[in-house]
Amino acid sequence: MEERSISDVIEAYLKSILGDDPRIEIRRAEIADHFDVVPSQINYVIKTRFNLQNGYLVQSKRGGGGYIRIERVNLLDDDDVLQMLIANIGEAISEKDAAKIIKTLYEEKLISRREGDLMLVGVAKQTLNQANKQAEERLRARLLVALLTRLRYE
Amino acid sequence: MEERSISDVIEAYLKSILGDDPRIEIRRAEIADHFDVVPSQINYVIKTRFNLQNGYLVQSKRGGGGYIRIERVNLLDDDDVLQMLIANIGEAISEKDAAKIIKTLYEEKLISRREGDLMLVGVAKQTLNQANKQAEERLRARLLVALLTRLRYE
DNA sequence: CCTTTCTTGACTAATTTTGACCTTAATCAT
DNA sequence: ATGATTAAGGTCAAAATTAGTCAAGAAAGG
Repeated sequence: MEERSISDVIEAYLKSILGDDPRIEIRRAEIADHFDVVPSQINYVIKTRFNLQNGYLVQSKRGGGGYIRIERVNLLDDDDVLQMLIANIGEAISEKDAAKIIKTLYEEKLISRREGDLMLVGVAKQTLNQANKQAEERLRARLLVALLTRLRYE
Repeated sequence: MEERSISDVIEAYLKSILGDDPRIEIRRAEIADHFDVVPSQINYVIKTRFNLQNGYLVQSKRGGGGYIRIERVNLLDDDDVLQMLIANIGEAISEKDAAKIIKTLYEEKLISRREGDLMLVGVAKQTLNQANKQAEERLRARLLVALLTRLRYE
């Protein structure tokens, strides 16, 4: 691997300390200091190289004892199915169509009955309770996409 | 649990002495002294980590013989607590408080890990994506109440 | 060139730590 | 009994400690 930029070096470093651990926790300032870069460069590296598409989940906390946690996740085998479903949802979706998708998830055994029921409650018109139909359908789409995205990994 | 800050350490300590006991009584000054922090830090730890949303009930008494009593509440054989939790959510709730509740549901085994993860995704700020904070917190409250209500009646 | 990626830094946000000041309850002296 | 003293715990906000965002400028690739 040829490291052209310091970002590449930092990426390689983080991956090396990840090693066999499923997750690591770093202090942003410490890493930045170690490579003599500004702290926000760490955010850049994480944003461009440790996102879900690349199989990583990142969480962080500010304040005293703050940290950035990087976790490697396994993307599922049927990731394609989920990505297709997500692509099909688009910007807005009706309650009926959402229910169809949830039903598909259940039939494909991607979710349990109970998970499906909870999702149905979540996307219900009454729950979202938006001012107009358009807002409601957009919100429902965001919610559904977020849920499907979460299903993409274990 | 990784203890990064002294607050985390105190949290872990209190949970460890809680052990199997349903409740403990501590003297604030004593704990503060033990960890060499100011007494009000104990209040901070309790406020942020031992509230109802976290599955704890706290009572205290001032003056001579004063104490702070921390009690773990049981969601399983106490439908009242679930009701209290729902009532506590009210009209609006922050993402952090919602997350605490969901975590409690998981710890009390009312929901599975995956169900909890999906719920967390649903109530996330990014998912709801409302115009202003108030709208966001109201929507989140409706969503969470709908989900909890569903759990109550299944 | 032109576009994309990287680097920097000023400004912002979240969380923890600390301390000054307040309230409540028990005990003691009269 | 009553008022003073002592012994808890409570509140709140400032200061300290982390991390996040965003946009401008620099560098690298095509």
